[in-house]
Amino acid sequence: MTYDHKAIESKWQDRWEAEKTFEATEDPSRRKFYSVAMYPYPSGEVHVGHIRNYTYIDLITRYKMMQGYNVLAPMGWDSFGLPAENHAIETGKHPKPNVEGQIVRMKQHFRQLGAGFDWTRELASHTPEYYRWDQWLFIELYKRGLAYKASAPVNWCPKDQTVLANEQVIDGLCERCDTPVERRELEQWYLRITDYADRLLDAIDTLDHWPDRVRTMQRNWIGRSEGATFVIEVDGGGSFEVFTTRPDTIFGMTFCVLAPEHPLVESLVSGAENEQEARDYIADALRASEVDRMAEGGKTGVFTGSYAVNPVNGKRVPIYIADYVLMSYGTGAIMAVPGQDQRDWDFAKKYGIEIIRTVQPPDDWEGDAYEGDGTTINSDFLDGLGMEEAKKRIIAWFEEKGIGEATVQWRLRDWLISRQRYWGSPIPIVNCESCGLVPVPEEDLPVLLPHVEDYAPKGKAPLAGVDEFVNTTCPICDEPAKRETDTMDTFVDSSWYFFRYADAHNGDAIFDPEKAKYWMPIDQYVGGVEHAVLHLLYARFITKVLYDMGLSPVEEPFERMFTQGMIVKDGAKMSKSKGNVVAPDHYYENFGADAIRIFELFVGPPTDDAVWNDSGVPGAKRFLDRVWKLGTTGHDFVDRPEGESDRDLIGLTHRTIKRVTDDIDRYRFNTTVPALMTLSNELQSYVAGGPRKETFDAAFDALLLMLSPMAPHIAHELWERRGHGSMLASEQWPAWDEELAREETVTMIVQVNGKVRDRIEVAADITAETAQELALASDKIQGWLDGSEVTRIVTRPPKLVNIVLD
RNA sequence: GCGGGUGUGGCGGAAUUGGCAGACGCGCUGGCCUUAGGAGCCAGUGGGAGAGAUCCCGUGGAGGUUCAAAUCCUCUCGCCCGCACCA
Repeated sequence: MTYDHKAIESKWQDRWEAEKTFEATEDPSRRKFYSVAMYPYPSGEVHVGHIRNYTYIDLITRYKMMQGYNVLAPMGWDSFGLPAENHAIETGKHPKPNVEGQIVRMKQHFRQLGAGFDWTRELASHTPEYYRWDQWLFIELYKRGLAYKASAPVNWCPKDQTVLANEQVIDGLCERCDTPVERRELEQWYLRITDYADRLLDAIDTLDHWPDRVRTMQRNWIGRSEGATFVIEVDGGGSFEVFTTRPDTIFGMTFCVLAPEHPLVESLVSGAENEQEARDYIADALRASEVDRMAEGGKTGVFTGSYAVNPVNGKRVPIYIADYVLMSYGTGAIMAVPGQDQRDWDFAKKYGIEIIRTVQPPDDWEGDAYEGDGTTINSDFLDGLGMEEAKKRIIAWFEEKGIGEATVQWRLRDWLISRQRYWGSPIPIVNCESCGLVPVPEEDLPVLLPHVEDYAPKGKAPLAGVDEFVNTTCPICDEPAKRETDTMDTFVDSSWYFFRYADAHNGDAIFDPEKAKYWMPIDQYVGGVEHAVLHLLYARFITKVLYDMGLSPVEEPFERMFTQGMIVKDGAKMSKSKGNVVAPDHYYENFGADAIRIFELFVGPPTDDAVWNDSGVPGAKRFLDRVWKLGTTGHDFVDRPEGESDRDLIGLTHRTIKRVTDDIDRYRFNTTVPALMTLSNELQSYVAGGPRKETFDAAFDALLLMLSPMAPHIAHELWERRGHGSMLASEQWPAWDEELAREETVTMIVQVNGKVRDRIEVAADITAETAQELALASDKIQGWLDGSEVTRIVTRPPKLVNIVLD
């Protein structure tokens, strides 16, 4: 027996639409709940792996609605950017109609899944109504000094023909196409996220409802290190600054190293004995990508011919140029202390440089450099101090001499947002020969992205070839001027879209702060862990900026963050290139959305990756078929007083409500389904043995209420067929009664020396004395005691009695 | 190297947080039923011994704490993820 899932599912999808079940309005008299799934790229087709997080967000949405919250669950489209553009290039269709076609298809798919979203707030980042506010935000950032243009070495992807942010380079490869990234010196636009480094780092401690993994990743990414910066003089003139986290080891400095890009290098090398050798080394280093530099294996460098003077003792030490020192971190120059730093040790060994230990290693130390804490030695006035004390002392000395101070360094770099690609929001800046960089006035926004037929990447911005776009007049002096032709990183669009949902159609402002005040922060955010340091960091940054502008009511946008695992097949993430994609069509056709949803919930812990199993959805359908049968076939009800079987079923029902409620609250969605299966199985045996109508109704209605956020179509249909007047979605989530949930009898286990030897059915409120008496009275237990002396009896009524023999 | 996670039947995974290991489902085995289906029903399904009641072993490995350990502690091995010549 199987129910007609197709008819039922489309019926209820129509009903939810017609009755605006998921449309939300601000209502200060009600508690709000704002639940958001990361808005998707509308490119490529939906597969069973994508369905998982929409099943989760929909479960949460429906559950919270039943708990009486005013729930907002909007949906939109991350429709600008490389994925959409590359997809367009592949298919030979212009990105705009391409993206818009995909949006229609995906929206249809969300309907088919039964996902409850408020479509009145739908937004898409490629529309001028949306990206106008991207541009507005950019100009606000520019006015506050948080957006700037600078020339610097950048990551260049030769395949995608554009620059990339640091966050988009994975192991030296482009995160989108796995092409090794090259280094180029280019003038680019940056957002000054480093100004917010300390606030972004400190607030991580307050994100109690985020996964530890994501918090750790963000902490590492921001990467704060405390140390000191001080000046080192070059013997013969000149000086440079170094940053170190171990100023306490300064007496062990036996050489210094400058990055090949360091500004002092030119003057040191010029006229040096080995000038040609040095110049060759520098040229090689500059050409190599950072990956190549690391791949070298073993450190390389070249002597400059110059010496630095150690400020603490006047000792002359050689200055090297080596590519293991990066210009982009610290000051691009280091004091090298081989005794306490393994990298410096390796270098010193290779070039025959002296090694002085300034920290006493442990007696059993057999390694090279000793990087741990210990007593300071060979260090004059620092001798005998521990590491922390020595650091304080030497920093005080720097300050006294006026050559240095305590400083903090960050790993985080500014966010490079310009892209030499077509499909993005144009950067709203005009270059005027006399006025310089001029923001486009607010009333002239948006700067429309022109329709371009040939948008294939060529290494420079496609918009640069569109004369009528480029040529404009300066908003200040009205003279001819040229527009910026780069577009913005799509991560700019996605760093504030969740504010726009609160006021999606506002034509006069980015959003009304009053509306944001009602909905923000997002109570539940759901998305993939791949955004742990990209989107989630950028969104936190922009939220803090909006907060400082007085627009956001909160400093942190995401109260609870949930990262769902992927669906894998054949040991790999589903992807077209791997050829392991499972399309859901067959499952919708034969088993229905509810069965797919039940399986996706059941498949495993939500945060873990899960393996796709072709038999899983049919298995889930079998469960739903049994529920259907229970709800639609006539039972031989008996008119009789309540008995033991009734009390058992009622007890199980209340325990199930408690369990499922608790599991959902703790995101243990995978264990909610078995709890309902167990209740359904019990109901099945109950109706076979002379059921009472009242008991059945109470248990079955509770089952439907709990099933409704998971398998909403079948639950709604059965609810209606059972004659309830209201729509299930507007019912209250069931409550449990502690009294009824309590079991009357429990199986007490009796152990002898910790091994289970008997099980006795006892009253739940049994006393310790009775439990012991019953245990000792058992024939089985007596057999095990066999005259041995009982040394101790541990009693935990009503669960267990453990009899300990000598 | 640093940081985070994880290891339980043929498979996905449960275990109320120290108290019956393997819930629930998939798969498999046997049986029943049938207008033969991707159906339904019944029984079984960690390994070993036994006709059986039952017994022994068992949560990557080795120790430990405890009346009692998948769970806590120490060491160790494997796998996954993040960061990484970051001074």
